[in-house]
Amino acid sequence: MSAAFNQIAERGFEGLRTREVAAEVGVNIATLHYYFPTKEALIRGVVRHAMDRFRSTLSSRGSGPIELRDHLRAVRKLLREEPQLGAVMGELALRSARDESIAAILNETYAAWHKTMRGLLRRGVKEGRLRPDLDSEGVAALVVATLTAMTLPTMAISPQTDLALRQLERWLGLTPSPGPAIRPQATD
Amino acid sequence: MSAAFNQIAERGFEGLRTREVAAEVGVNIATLHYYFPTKEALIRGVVRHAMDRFRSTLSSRGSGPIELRDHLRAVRKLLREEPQLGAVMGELALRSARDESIAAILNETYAAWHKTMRGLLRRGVKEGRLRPDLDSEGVAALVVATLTAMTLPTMAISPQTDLALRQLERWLGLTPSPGPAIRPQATD
Amino acid sequence: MSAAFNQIAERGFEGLRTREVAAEVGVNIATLHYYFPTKEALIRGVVRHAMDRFRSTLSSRGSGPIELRDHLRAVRKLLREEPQLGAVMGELALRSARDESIAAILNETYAAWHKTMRGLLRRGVKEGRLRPDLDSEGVAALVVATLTAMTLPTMAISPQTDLALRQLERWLGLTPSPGPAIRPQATD
Amino acid sequence: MSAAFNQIAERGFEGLRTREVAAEVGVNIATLHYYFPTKEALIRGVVRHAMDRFRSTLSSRGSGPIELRDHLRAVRKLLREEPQLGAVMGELALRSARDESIAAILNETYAAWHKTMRGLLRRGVKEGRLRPDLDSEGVAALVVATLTAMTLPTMAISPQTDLALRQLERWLGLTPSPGPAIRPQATD
DNA sequence: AATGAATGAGAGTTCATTCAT
DNA sequence: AATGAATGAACTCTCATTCAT
Repeated sequence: MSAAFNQIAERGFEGLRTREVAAEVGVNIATLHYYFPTKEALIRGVVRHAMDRFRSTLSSRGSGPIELRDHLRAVRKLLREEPQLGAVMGELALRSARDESIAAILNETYAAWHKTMRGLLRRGVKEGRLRPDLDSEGVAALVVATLTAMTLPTMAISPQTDLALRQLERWLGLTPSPGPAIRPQATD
Repeated sequence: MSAAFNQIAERGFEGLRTREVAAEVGVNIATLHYYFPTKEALIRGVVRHAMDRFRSTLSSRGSGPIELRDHLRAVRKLLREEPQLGAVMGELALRSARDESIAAILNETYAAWHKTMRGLLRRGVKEGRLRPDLDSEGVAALVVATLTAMTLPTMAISPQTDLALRQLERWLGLTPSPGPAIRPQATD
Repeated sequence: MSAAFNQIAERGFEGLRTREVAAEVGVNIATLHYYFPTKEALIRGVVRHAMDRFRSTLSSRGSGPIELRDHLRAVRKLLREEPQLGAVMGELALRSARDESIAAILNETYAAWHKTMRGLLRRGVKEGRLRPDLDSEGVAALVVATLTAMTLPTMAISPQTDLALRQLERWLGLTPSPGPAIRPQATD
Repeated sequence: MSAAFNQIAERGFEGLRTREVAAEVGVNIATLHYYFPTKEALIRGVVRHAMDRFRSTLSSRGSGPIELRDHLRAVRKLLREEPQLGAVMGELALRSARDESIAAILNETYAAWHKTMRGLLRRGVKEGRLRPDLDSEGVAALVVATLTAMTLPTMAISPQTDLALRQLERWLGLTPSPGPAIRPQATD
């Protein structure tokens, strides 16, 4: 499964070859088919694998707005250091248009992400570290969308990606530096 | 080229079959090869086709901040009404990781987009319709990233996508409704 | 026809492409088909072309044994300087196994060659320049066979080919140098 | 390999079709590709096969000049009874002009043949069964050339081929009939 | 649980030939 | 007399899958 994951990350679904996967693991193709009767089954396995890996990063454990900033940075870091995960997420996103089961899983994942995000934002508001009039629903959607874009190879590498994230942080009033968290936004 | 475009939109690069393309146009495969000696050549043609179609939408012709809002909405509308374009853009984004020539074209397109965006923002600031301290560079990056995310099927359909866009408009002070353009942001 | 001849010499029948032939001449394929309705027709043209070129070399015009030696050397020279002719002859020889019309023409050519050869030998014997007991029939066959072998690329280049020819000359008593025509063989 | 050999013998390289080969063996084309990943690989296999078959005939094991005569006849017999071998050798000879690897193998084979021949001749001279002044180098070259010519279909069938061989034997003093081995040559 | 061998369905590509002009 | 465009048939090669062991 992990080998298939790597293959997809490297060559896309388009270039996924069961033989290659088997070879990478060092077993015969027939053996691979013994465990994954069909290529589809293997792919489903990969999807689970990828989702687990992705979600585990999303489950933050800090508290409050600092945690929110950390979350943004953690995702950014993850995608930068492990571009494979982003690549596979991108592949899945595209494939979801043709494969309902993937679409379902992906939507679920995004919904969970959105919810986590919204929770973080609400807590930030409640604890007074974020502007009280912040629409946690809308902001969560924007953040998720921005982070999702980074999944794509073109964006992942682009230097402007960091600018976009920084802007998000600024608007949220998360900029680390001087002054209270909210001020920067006020004069922005 | 247009037929190939549709095929890619529908089935992805993974499912692009020259025979299907030829059939859709109603010609023999050999005829297709007469015009596009190789599948690669056909793909390059599709890329050009897609880019032309995409860029033509990005070149706004209004003026000032209203134009900016229009731009956001135009892109949103385009991607909603013509999901094929988004799908192909997504496919290209993924493929760009493995195909330098596509990566080059895509980067160029994104750079142009970013520049257009930044221009719109600067004009808005200069004409006083946007906050003077707005970092046009960062905001442009954020907007492009957000719109790019909508390219992906999952996002394209999601209802939260609109929330994200609305939030962007709110932060930019573009919300149509009551009050001056800048106010909403202040009380947001 | 000449272009096709060159193509066959260069790439063999296996690599003969009507498009290439047309391209070499600088006309459209359709034009080629206008003159040679089918590839077979073109090939038949090439066969004629090759045979004419080959026979013209075989028709000796000297007299007696000196002429015989000259003939051997002329053929050797021809095949060395124009390997294309040899190559095509070889291709035809092979194809003759599958193409009766080529077989017929080739056999005719070889028969003519054999006859010419035999005539030269007989004259040489009659004029006392060749051993009286020489079997012109057998020797002619041997000479033709030897020369034919040179048609093949491997042989054409090989340095041993010249040794073979020299040996023939020696046995025939044709060695240029001093002494009567017959002696060399005796002391060989 | 043997099936491919037959196909080449029958239809030439020009007519070698992997599907036909597979069909002749009674397996699927994919199975053929399992053993010979590419057509080129199959051809290389055929070359080896043909060479083995050819060389095994050339390695004589008798002794002296009788063996020489036997060798000539053995080759003649082989080519007459198994025209396929000759046909393939001819095809290889032609292809060698375009395929260095084949050229190398073929040259090697011919060199070995020449060497064998020369050895036979020298032994014959040493044992007094061949004229002492015989140029084993040149004669070997001539014999190989003559036998090579027989490889070609046209020659293989021609009745004159036997005349050529007989003439060779006569000049060598190998004619079976009456008198000492050398005499015939003396009065020839 | 594992494998070498085999396979069917199809992929992209090639090529001699034809057709309309 | 000449051509661009079109085509059918065929070719090599690929790949997920299956089978016998």
